[in-house]
Amino acid sequence: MPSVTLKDIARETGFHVSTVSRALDPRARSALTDQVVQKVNEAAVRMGYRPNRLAAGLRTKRTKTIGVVIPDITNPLFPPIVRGIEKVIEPLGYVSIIVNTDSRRDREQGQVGVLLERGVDGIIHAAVERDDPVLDEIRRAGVPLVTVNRALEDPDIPAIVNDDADGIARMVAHLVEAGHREIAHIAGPEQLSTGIDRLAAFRAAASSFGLEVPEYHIARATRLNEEEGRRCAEALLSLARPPTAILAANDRLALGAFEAIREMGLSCPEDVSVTGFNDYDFLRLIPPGLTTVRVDKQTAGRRSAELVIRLIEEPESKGETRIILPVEAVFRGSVAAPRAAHSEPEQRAGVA
Amino acid sequence: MPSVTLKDIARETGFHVSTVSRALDPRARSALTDQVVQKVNEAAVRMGYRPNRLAAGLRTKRTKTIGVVIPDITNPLFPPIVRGIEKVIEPLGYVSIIVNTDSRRDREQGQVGVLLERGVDGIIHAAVERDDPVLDEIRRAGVPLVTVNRALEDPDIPAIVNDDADGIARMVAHLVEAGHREIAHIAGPEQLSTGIDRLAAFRAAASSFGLEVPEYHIARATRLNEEEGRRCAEALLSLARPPTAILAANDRLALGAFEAIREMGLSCPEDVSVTGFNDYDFLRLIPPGLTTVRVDKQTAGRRSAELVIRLIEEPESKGETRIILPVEAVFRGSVAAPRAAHSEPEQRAGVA
DNA sequence: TTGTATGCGTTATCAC
DNA sequence: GTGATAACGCATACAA
Repeated sequence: MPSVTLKDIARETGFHVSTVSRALDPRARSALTDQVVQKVNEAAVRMGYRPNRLAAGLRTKRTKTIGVVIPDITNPLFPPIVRGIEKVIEPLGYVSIIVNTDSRRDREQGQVGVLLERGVDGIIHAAVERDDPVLDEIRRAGVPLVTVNRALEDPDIPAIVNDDADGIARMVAHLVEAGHREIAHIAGPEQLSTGIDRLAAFRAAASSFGLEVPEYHIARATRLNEEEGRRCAEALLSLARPPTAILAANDRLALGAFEAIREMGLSCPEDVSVTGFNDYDFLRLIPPGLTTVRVDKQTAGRRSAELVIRLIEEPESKGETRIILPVEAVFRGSVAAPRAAHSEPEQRAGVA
Repeated sequence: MPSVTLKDIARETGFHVSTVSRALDPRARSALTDQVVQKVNEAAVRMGYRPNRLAAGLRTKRTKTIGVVIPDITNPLFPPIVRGIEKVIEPLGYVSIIVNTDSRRDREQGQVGVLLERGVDGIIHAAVERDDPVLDEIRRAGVPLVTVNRALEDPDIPAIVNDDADGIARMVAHLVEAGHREIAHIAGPEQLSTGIDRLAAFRAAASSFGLEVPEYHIARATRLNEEEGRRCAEALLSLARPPTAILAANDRLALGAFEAIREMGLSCPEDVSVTGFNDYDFLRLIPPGLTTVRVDKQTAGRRSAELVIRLIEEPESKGETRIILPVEAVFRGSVAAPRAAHSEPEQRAGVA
């Protein structure tokens, strides 16, 4: 805790605390004699003055702190988002307090409470579920909220999301061009906006290519991790009519699919093509190279920070609060032409 | 910011603010009638009271906040450390404020200042250089400091480090067992404790096996990144007497060495063996599989948090403040027997 | 242009 | 046991 206070500088310079306060405040400084400002600043530097942000915050109700809610910082999706946030807020004098929810609703409530107790000026939430109850609490506290990566169902809540529909459409198109007609989808949890949005996009894209996707070619992951990807891929590939390609709702599910394929004695892309979503930084190093949708994580973080700070500092300003970031398709080795010509509609009958 | 205050509860219940404060404080509660405590708590819950930590901190000089200084959260070494810290502090009611220095000293000063302004109770520093000037500032502020992963030269500063010597010794032993006698080292920057410690360990281990390491088999990286690893490996492999194995001071340098080897038309481990240090989580997925030293990142984070909290809450307590964590060797595909039998001392003469 | 006074919400030290 | 009061460090409305 800084120990030299305005009072100390006041005593030292002979001016009054309020004068000192003003001399140190760039916005109030203009009302003072240059001489005073100079003297005070000189003393402040000499004495090693450092403002006590707690005291200032208590007075102004502004802490220059942004709360950031994420599921787990060790998930490689989040560090770049956090970094993007930092890059924007740090030059503006803000800091962030990051809390991890482990994707558990019960923890989430508490963690948001922690942020509120500390008087954060705004919250960036990268872990919301579609109908997250935590929303009420944040709203009641009157703290600006921006979600990133995922969105709430309520369209009034500002959100920075990726163009899920476009990304999925590109993956479907790429698989179709490679010759696939039997494409399965490992969908994310339906509590997540990305889960249902990507599933819907998959259905739409498939149908636009005249593909009929049987219900049993949709596997539903309960969590976005490798294990669920493995489980779902194994189930899909064990079907009487297995898909020739698996379009996963995210990279971790796709990585899990890689494992399942290997474990079943098959290989990717020879036997099964796989695509993902997100493009973690290190993916290019992992064979056969996952074809996926690159989302710009740093930018997502940056935009969310810019938005929340705008909401904090200019609450009246009107501007876009629902931003869809463009995505990019990244083609690597995990997609190839299907092995056999499964393309003719041989056995359309149900084989659950 | 929580809007219902002690004053509100006081008005509601008819008790005095100070009484309400006591009723809500587990430690002061004992001096009150059960009835009062009950009534106050009931009202607090009903009204949705949330303590204002700023005000409390202003009064008590304790913010229950830990500052964490890291170079860059997108470096995969740090998320697990941060997570380990969180796991310890969160149940104790602390939060962390994380700042990124980008390994730049000028930024570091400012970032530590930010932490101090916010009255952090302690600082965990994962980015120190050996003679970091920031130390003085932190010491002057009287804030407990613990370094993790790296150490300061001053032995009085508490630190959680890994057993660098043991890790390096194991890598050397493994390479020697595989038949290597010409082992080069890519050393980390000498401003970092890990840079010089691992280099010293390398020299010691090599000499214990009777290997003579010519000075030109020590490459010095100026930063711990892939690019420097590539540059150093390329230089080593371009020597008239190239090494058959490269022992890198960390995984990123090793990954860079992989690149250099590939670019030079060589392959690992057939032409050159490579080892690293740290063991990033995703390494096992990258061929040929880096043989490396696994450090327990979460534990390092945890121990550093436990230590800093002990220093905060029991400043008098005596206990170990310099902790060396055990490491584990992880053997993967990047080490094999040297191709030719370079082992005879053919041309010892200098070839710089 | 500068000084005075007050309050932010909490805790701690007094009295009673 | 409970109430009154001051103080933490700062910012600001108001006075001069």
